[in-house]
Amino acid sequence: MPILFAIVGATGIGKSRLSLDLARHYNAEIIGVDSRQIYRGFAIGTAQPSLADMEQVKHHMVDFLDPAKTFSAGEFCRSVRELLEANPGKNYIAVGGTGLYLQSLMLGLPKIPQIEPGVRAGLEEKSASDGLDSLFKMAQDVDPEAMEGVEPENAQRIIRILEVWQATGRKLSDWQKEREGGIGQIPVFWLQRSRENLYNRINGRVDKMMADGWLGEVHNLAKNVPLDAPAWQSLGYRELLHACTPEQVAHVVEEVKRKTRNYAKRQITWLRWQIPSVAVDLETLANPYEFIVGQI
RNA sequence: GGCGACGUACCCAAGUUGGUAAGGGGCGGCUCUGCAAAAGCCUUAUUCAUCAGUUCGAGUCUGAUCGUUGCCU
Repeated sequence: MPILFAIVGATGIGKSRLSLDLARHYNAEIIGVDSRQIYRGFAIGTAQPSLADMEQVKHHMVDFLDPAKTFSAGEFCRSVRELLEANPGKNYIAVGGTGLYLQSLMLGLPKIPQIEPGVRAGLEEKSASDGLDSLFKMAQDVDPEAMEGVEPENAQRIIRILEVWQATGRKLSDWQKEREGGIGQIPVFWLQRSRENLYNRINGRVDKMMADGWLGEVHNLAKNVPLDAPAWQSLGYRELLHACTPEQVAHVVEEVKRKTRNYAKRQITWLRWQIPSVAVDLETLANPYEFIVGQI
């Protein structure tokens, strides 16, 4: 079993420190399960592990991707599987907050072929001209099963359903019945804290990012990375780049704190229902590290 | 002390000629299968500073009280 276990939890909960200790204990390398820390150079604002940390313990799937490239759960799975196959003797620990990536890795993904972007572009055009409502009706005709519970406002999922249908001639719901390539369930430890403490940590961490020179990072990146690159979607980057006055910067900082809190809440909802895990309460547990070691 | 304005949910805020409390944010909950730091959904005032009055009916009218605020002496 090349991946020993996974450490998950909301952003800012304290995954990195703990997982570093665990990696040393098991002589393991870390696989980052985070859809934002992947981009090269987007370090401070996405809370990538520090250079010192990455020197101590080898990290994968962190700080490696061209910021102009898009990434997806599927590519994440493929890359991790390649890594595992190439290094059967090594120990790994998966660490991160992107639940979908971890779930896809364990359970596998439907083998839907890569769809060329033109299909989606066409659908988006149609949505703009005829209205999303017409796509909603189309999708319901084509694949009622996949449309279950999808609200008429949810463009992302409606378009995905139509895109798969148009490009492959098969329904998304059919594809989804055949998941492939999962590595199987591994033990998952879910790090938790009280909501109040978590939010305080998040607020504090954003302040620390600013103190660590996030603003400088943003402006440096802007010199080399095209502004339409996907990496700029990471929370706060674009907003910070466009903030000119100190007042605007302060406003963005508050907004980033809020949005990060909102994000953490969504992560918690996801983890609560989507991934079976062992809860690790960092506030009541005397020694979380020992606890996890004891469970393995 | 005099004159005036205002007082609606945790915050901002609409409320038309009195007819039975918009909207936004936040908080909380949820959905989730290749953009997931995404996308979307639900919830949040039996009550409008307080008390009394007019009225079939008052956040909307009247009076008093309390509070905030502006101008004047």
